[in-house]
Amino acid sequence: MTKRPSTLADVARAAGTSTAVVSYVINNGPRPVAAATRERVLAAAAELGYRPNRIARALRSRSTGVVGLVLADASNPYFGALARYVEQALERRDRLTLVGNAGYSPERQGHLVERFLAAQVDGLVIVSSDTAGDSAAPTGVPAVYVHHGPAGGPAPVVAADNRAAVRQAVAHLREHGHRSVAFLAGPHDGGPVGVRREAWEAAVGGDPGPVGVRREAVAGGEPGPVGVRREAVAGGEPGSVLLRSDYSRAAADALTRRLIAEGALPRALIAATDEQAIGVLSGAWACGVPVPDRLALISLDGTPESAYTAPALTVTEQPLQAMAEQAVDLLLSLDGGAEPPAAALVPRRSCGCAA
Amino acid sequence: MTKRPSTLADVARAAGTSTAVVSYVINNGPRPVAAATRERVLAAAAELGYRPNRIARALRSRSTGVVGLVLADASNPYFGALARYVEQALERRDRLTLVGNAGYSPERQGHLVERFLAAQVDGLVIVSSDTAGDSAAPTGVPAVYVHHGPAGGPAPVVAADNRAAVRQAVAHLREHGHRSVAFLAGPHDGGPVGVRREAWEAAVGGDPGPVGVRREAVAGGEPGPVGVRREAVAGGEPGSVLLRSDYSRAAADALTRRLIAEGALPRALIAATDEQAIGVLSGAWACGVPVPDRLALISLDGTPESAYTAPALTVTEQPLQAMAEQAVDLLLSLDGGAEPPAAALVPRRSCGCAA
DNA sequence: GGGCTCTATCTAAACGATTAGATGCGAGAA
DNA sequence: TTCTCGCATCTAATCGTTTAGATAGAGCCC
Repeated sequence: MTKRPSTLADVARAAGTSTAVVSYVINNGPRPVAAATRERVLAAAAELGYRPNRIARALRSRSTGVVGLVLADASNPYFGALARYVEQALERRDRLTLVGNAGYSPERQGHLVERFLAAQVDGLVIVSSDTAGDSAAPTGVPAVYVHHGPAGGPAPVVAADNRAAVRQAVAHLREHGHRSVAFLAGPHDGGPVGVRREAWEAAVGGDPGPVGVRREAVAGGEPGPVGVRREAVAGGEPGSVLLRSDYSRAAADALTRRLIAEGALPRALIAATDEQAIGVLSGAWACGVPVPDRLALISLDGTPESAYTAPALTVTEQPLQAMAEQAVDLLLSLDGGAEPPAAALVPRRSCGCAA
Repeated sequence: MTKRPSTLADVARAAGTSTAVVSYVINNGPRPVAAATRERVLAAAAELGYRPNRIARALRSRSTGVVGLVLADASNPYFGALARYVEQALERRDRLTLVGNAGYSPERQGHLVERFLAAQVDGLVIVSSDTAGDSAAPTGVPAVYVHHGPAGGPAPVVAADNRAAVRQAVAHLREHGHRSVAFLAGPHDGGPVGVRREAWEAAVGGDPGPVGVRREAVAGGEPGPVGVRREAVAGGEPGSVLLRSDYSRAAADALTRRLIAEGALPRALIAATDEQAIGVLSGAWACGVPVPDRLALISLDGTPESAYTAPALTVTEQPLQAMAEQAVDLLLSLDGGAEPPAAALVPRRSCGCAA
């Protein structure tokens, strides 16, 4: 016999007052309550194990204290870590977090937003993947995009300075003596990875504008035979090739094996994401190609796992926690200061630095 | 001028009916509605962009359609992947997921449960870490534990057959010719890792009961000097030592380096978790110790990332998705069948199998 | 003592949906 | 014609809070 949870009315009855007084006590309400009464109410509440019903409160006060967090995929460590920090920041501000994985699909992202709105969330944090398209900003509640989002819209977008990160990475590889620096981008441009690619082109000497023909090495998620083509970026030094693969480890692993088989592996490479860098490491290891001796590698995410690969990845570390904090501050109109701290280069082994 | 979202009453007014009829239409309600009226209502609802307020619905019907998911830490890939699958399973059953990270702390776990109960969740999925203690099953709503939980309580516990997994791992290393198989456990016994450790002791020949003195190698999270002690398990063959470290990559990495420095590295090792295995790999790589040639390694989680380490980890793969599905089915009283499928051995490179 | 101001408290109307019971009406049965 | 049945619909109570407005006393001043 599980008994019905007790309500404000139960407490009021037990304390011999009205529900209003109980409410005032519970919330340090808008009106004062005599000390003696307050004691009685508190005692009765404790006695009955009273727990305020947030649903009823939300209905009345039009604020649920719940924020919706839309992600591409929490099992991707980059998004997973971001999600964790966002949840932490919200918890600290006494908000609850409703999560949903959109699985890189714009429709599912829209669908999730709809469901969250129906649940009357107070706000939305959207960690949009670049594949999710620039869905129109959701109406009705405040929203913040993290990592990537529609520029110029009403909703702020919180993202680190990707250009600076890339410049640092290129400069670091040059310090190790590499004149050519290849870049492993995503399957298509757009989103933060697109920005990173542009920054790389600029750093490496190519004209970032619409230059002449440029052929690329491509690997899809499928392990089937995919033609590998590459060529120097127009204006760049030979060897500074643009590579592409899906964002999965599998795809980057497959691409790496293929490049090795063809003798086309660059000497220095910047991977747009940790997932891809880990795939490259995996492929190189399997083929017996030593990193960093034969391939110097830098990755641009800097998720926690990048520190424990073999060899440890040199990364430009995205300030994920700072980004999450700022996003939450902006959402709750606490104003999150200016730009989040820039990504910082963390030299480890994979670029050629000593262990 | 953002206009107030429209309500049932608005739709009723527009359609020239009462709110009851609108409700019946929206829910294919408990009573039928004339076809013509239904059309008018639907048209009005579409016109006004009506979206039912789930909060109000929840208040009246005492069911929110929201399930609380309590985790230790979503940024740990094992828990992260589990969380993703749980969310997916709930989404499929048309439920929303409220998440919270307890950060391995029993108090915070209890605190989260309290907050979720206040939010009137319909149920709780608790992915408890073994450090979280056996908190009393929360009252009032159905709950399911995943990975680890209080045995014998009213709440079911969904976990894979860890013993079988360990037996497979030991057997596989024996097939590779290793007579001794060491085990890297967590900082203390209890939880699934405790079960795994016991199963290893049994498989390796030691008495699983309270045997005589057994000294162990220990490494904390701190990189400071920690004494390393080890000895054969009573009754086991020499070399089948029990090692311990925190569940972090850092701790396992540090332990590995220390063992190597002392010349005390085993030839074959089973790591209780992927995180630890990755730390071992990292430490071994840094010291130039080749895996699997000098150290054969099997890990017991089988998270997605285990496939792309260098070398790829041989694992016994926990059926995370099946566990999540079953937990959700149990929670929603759909009955999730019997035990989840056992963990399956996935041979990769780190144990000594060919690539 | 009557008229004030304060303070502490109570009453009751929201919030937006669900749903049992009441109502109205046309068709068929007697 | 009158009664009954069934259908479509309406009315209104309800879920548990919040909070504005009403009320009741106490203390104070003239």
